[in-house]
Amino acid sequence: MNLTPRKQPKQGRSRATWEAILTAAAQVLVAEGVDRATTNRIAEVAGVSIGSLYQYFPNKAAIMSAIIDRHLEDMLGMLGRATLELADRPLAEAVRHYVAAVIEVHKVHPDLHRVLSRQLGLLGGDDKLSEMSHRAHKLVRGYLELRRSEIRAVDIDLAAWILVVSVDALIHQATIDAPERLATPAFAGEICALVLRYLGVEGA
Amino acid sequence: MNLTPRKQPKQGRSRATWEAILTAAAQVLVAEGVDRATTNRIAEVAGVSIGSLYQYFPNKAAIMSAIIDRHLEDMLGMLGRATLELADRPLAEAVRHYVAAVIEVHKVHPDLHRVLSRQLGLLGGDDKLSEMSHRAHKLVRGYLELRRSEIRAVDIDLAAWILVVSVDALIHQATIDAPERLATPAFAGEICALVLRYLGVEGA
DNA sequence: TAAAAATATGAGCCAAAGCTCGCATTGCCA
DNA sequence: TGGCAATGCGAGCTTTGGCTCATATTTTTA
Repeated sequence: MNLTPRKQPKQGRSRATWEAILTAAAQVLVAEGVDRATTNRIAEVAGVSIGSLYQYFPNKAAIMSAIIDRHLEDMLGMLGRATLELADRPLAEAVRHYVAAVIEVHKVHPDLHRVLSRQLGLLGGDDKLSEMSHRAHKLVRGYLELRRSEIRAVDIDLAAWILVVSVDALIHQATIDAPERLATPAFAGEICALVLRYLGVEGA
Repeated sequence: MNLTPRKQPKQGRSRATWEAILTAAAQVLVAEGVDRATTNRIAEVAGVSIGSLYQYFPNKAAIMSAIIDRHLEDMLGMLGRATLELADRPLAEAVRHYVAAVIEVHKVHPDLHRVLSRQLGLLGGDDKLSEMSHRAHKLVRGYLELRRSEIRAVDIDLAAWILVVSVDALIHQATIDAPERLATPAFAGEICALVLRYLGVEGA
């Protein structure tokens, strides 16, 4: 199925329409649930006719795909920026920064994130998510290899995988069923402890 | 919406029909995906008429609910049995057993598990899953409290939550995108290391 | 300013899927 | 063996929601 947008907006007005559709789609998804997120409802909330909607997106899946893309790109962009200069920093500090970055990333649109993560399969975002976690895995593995001498001897690839999955799962899960925890320093602290102790870093 | 089965089977034959429907539903879900899992298709695969299907389930959601219930009960039952006598064992051994149990649990119907976990929202199994993880949390917290003297000083409730979420996420994720890892002793070993080192247990 | 291009509209088409209902068949019991 | 209850059947009703298309409006261009 074709998921690419149907036309590139040439005038400002159509660009606005395009934005309105995506915004409305995300809003309906969050506020009314996947079931209510029909193309007609999205068009209505966007203040746009159903015909216009289909001038920009070839089908409903393309809308969902665009939302997922944008959301994941947002997250990955933030994470990438936050971890750019990590290589130079000492381990404990790098871990703190990484954990903080993942927490920040989950604070952007937590409600949209919750809906999307529960419905990724339905909305066809599985492969995108797995590609994203793959990128994170490579990032962390690269870093651990640089610091190999400072951590206990382990299978670096496996260790990186374990850390990426754990950290993301903990923060993701907290976002979903205990958002108030996200803000507490104890929470971030314990995740750092989990990581540093696993790696065998002293004084964690 | 009513999700309870419509009638209790009185004769052996109807019991078989009921089983056939649930089995077929799980099979279609796994082999053909959620989209193809229509009530008509399920009835067809079950070798049963659509009319019969609706004699046992008031609606499609009830079928999905029954599958989720059965699957989660299976998992929770296994986990419960496997962790019954954990309290007496030393920490390192208890952790090994717990991790092994969670791995075993994920080996039962990994394919069904994958589909269900990706579609829980759609199929209405969110609350059931969260109740299950809540039970696991209580289980682990109770155990940690018994062993409080042997672990480093931490917020026991938070620690239990972190461990339950991490261990489950790691094994769950491995089930989904690296099933071959599940069998390796190194995998289980590293998860145990993660847990024991976090708790500050010596010699892990 | 007039034609052409871009954009917007929304009634309604159509396929898909959940589900019903009247009838057929099978099994149980006196 | 006759009759009643339980179970099984499947054509098709109904709703829903994705999507089209003929037409209208706005903007650009020459």
